[in-house]
Amino acid sequence: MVEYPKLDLVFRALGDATRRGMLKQLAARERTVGELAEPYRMSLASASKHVKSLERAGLVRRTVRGRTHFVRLNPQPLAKADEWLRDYERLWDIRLARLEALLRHPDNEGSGR
Amino acid sequence: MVEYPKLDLVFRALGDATRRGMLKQLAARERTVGELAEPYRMSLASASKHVKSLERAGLVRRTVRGRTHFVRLNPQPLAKADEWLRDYERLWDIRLARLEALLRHPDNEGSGR
DNA sequence: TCTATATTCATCTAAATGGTTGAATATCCC
DNA sequence: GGGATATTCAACCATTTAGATGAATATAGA
Repeated sequence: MVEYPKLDLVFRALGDATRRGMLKQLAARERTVGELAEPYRMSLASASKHVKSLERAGLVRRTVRGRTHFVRLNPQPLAKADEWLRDYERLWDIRLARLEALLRHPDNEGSGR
Repeated sequence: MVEYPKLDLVFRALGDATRRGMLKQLAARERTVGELAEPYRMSLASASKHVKSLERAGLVRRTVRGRTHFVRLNPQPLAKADEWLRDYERLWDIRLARLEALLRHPDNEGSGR
């Protein structure tokens, strides 16, 4: 149950539908910034900022070829985020299991608040 | 691959170490707002706001007994977040599997940039 | 009833976020 | 070189966020 360094950036990056949409696009294949921006009713500059915040979170990598910037997914930080969530799932499972036991045998469980 | 309604709120709530810390506390057992606030060098009012944002995201539930507010974890939205991440993992696996295949048999894969 | 306790509410401030527009940069191609 | 294309940069604005403080609310308990 470690605290990961860039988890703030990763989760905040995921907290926006535009950026999640971009990740969805990138899940299929590499895209240019222009392609990523295309589905959204917003200026290219704004979309470009979203890409940058995905990049800062480490969720995507960029390769510049000529005037075109190619963006591809970097799954590692998302795996970290998932790992964090999984840690908690484990704890909830324990909690739920204990609750279940309590419901089945109400007598042999101590205290509680 | 659905888009979930409150995913924005959930991910943004997770994007803050204080709130993640509170969830960590709550993973063990129910806590009062005061207990949740205690570990942090910040006013109770500020901590209370963090609790509220966890509540708005649906990540915790609150029960008021007398003057004390008891807060407990609500795992469902976190499960949703995890589900979202898992969808992507699936896609990355496919992507990685294809890349692997490509590396093994460079000839029989079309196009790709 | 009076006082202490638990918590929120209201207001304020500073910084971050998400968007805009217009200019700058770099590349491609005729 | 010069125009079109791809993208970022800079400045600006509105909204949200994270914090603080002081007052308000409600309950507990002597």
